Amino acid sequence: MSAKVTIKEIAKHAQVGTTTVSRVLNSHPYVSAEKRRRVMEAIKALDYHPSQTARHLRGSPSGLLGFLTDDVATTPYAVDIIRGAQQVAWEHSMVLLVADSGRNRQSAEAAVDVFLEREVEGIVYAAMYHRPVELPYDLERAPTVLANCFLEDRRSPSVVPDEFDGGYTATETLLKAGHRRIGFINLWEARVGIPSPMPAINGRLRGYRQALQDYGIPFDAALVRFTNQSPADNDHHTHGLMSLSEPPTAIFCGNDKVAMTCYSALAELNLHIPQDVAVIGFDNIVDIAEGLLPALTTIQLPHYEMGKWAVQYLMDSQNSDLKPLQRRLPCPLVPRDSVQL
Amino acid sequence: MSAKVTIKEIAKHAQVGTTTVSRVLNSHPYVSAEKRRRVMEAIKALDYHPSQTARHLRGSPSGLLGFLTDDVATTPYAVDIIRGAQQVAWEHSMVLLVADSGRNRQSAEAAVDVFLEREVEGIVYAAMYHRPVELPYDLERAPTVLANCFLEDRRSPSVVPDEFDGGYTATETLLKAGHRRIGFINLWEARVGIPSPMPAINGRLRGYRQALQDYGIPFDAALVRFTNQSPADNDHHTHGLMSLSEPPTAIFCGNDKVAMTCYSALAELNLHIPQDVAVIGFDNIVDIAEGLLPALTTIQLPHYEMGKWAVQYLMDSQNSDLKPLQRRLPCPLVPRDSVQL
DNA sequence: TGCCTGTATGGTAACGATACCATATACTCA
DNA sequence: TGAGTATATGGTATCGTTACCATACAGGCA
Repeated sequence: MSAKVTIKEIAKHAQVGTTTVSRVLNSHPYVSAEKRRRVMEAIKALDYHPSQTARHLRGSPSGLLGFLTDDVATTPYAVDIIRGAQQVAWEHSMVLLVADSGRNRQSAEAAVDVFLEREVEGIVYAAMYHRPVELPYDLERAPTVLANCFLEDRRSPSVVPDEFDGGYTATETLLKAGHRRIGFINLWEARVGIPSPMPAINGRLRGYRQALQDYGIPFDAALVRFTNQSPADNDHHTHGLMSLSEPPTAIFCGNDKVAMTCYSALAELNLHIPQDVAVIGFDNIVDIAEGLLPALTTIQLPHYEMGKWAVQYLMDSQNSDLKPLQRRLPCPLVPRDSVQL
Repeated sequence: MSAKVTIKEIAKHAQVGTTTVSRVLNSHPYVSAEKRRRVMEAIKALDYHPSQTARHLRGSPSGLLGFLTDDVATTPYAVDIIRGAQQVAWEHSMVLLVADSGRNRQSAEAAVDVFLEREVEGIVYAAMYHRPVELPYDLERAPTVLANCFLEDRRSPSVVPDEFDGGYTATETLLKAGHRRIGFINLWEARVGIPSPMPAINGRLRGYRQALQDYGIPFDAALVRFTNQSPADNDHHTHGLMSLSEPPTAIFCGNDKVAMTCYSALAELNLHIPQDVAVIGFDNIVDIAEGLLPALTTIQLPHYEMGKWAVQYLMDSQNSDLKPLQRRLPCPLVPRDSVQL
């Protein structure tokens, strides 16, 4: 409410020139201790706050980063990307300007216009689930990093989950626990309009196969199933796996929701987790994983880390001119009680 | 990358004065059609974008809103508050500046300082779960609206879920379905450092009691239980309810996680949902609610709407001087298959 | 004809902070 | 002693935009 206080008033109050005030504010040399004291005092007394706007107009960097999302929330934790981004931005004294592209190219471009009008120093474009995207704006417009998504032509830097690593880790965890027949209920993306194969589906499958190979276990196609993610289908595939002539002793579920259905299907069959069958999930939806009994061992998507990485890259590339980098971040294991070690 | 284009260059290119360019930009009268055309053309040709910074310095409002969160994520969907806020802000051509207060009063104040340095026109302070808070900064500093939280002394406007309404709706849904003995596994907040009773717990209980009363059903304390939210405790209370001499035919669970455990406990007892026992949850954690079989009927917390309301209020109060308003938003029913109508 | 009003146009002073330049004093050293 | 340097200080142009003021011309009307 109070009318804004400017350096002029500080100068008057402290009986110095505006230049001296500015020097104190920016801790430049050549200010006597006495005047510095008077200025500090005036700043306190008048509750002065420097105007970023004026600073920026004069030529300082804006201290702003644009964060654009495509808003399609599948995994609730995908928003951790923004938390990670905010965290690193904060450490670099930058602030995040957020906007939703809202699925519509036009409003996405409008959002970028808004960012540009405020001269953001970079833009993070984040997808809510891992997929290839087309950028809704011209890359030349501002330094851009993609998080949880990528351009088919890899023209710009991006950071995504290492789905292969996740699939490998999940499988290896079961292998290390002694399992030799491991079922895999992978996801099957029925969504329309999604271009080409989902990285999650292929990557995890490749990880699964590689882990088996590394442990000298032959791949058995009968153990791999694809669910459309409906509870009915999840249930169907669990029963399918367990009624094989040689049923698995462990099941790797494409996500925690699948694991949830898997739990009840196994309960129906009177099989106990983890004694009779071990189960491992994916996504670490805490509400699910900790709510299940026994608590679900699962794999975590590095949302927070991707947000951090994206902003960090933006900061680093301001100085040096790095070439567009594609980064895969590991998906760590979150051990709980559904796999017996 | 391109050096920034200013109105001066537009003026030169269009062979007019800067004033005329400004007039075109702000659609002021008194510009000939011919010059207007030339200016428009120059803007296109040089890809000119006006500088918000300069505009703001000159006196226009900043077009910025601060969004401050306390970061304690309990319900993953609480972030919908930010989506709602962003939505309304966008409609008013404003942009959101986001920061995490990070649980620490000092960094929260620093965040507010950052907001103020950029002259935000208002601040939304959002909590990740419904609770009383103490504001980490002086309210005088900027118009503030609290979302999903409130000050004990109601000194500032706030918007929260109507927990009473949610409890009432849940109970009434079961009553309408013909149930007369309704168990309630309410939450019990074990968190340390939380001041006084959680609004969710009391409000929902009051709603439960009111609904019973409105339907002429006497309150039976044996039907109400409190869980510390661990799966074991959830399980314990479900069994407790079902082993009453006169067990309930429906259970109202304090949240979807409780409902999840409830499902398995009922399955163990060989009871079917919704035929033998109806179940209703709270929170609408979609991954859980749609993952359960049958899909869980539950109550939705109005996160998105609270975000919208908060920003809308900020916009409205800029003109008229409303007095601090405490707003409760209803918690709507999300009907699925766990209650038979 | 002379005056008023409506239209059209551009020059220039702000907005708040900073960088550059000019100036001033106090030392140091040859 | 005089020149040179380090320290201290303030005036002012500047960033990009808009508001205000001044100016100019056309037409309408008494």
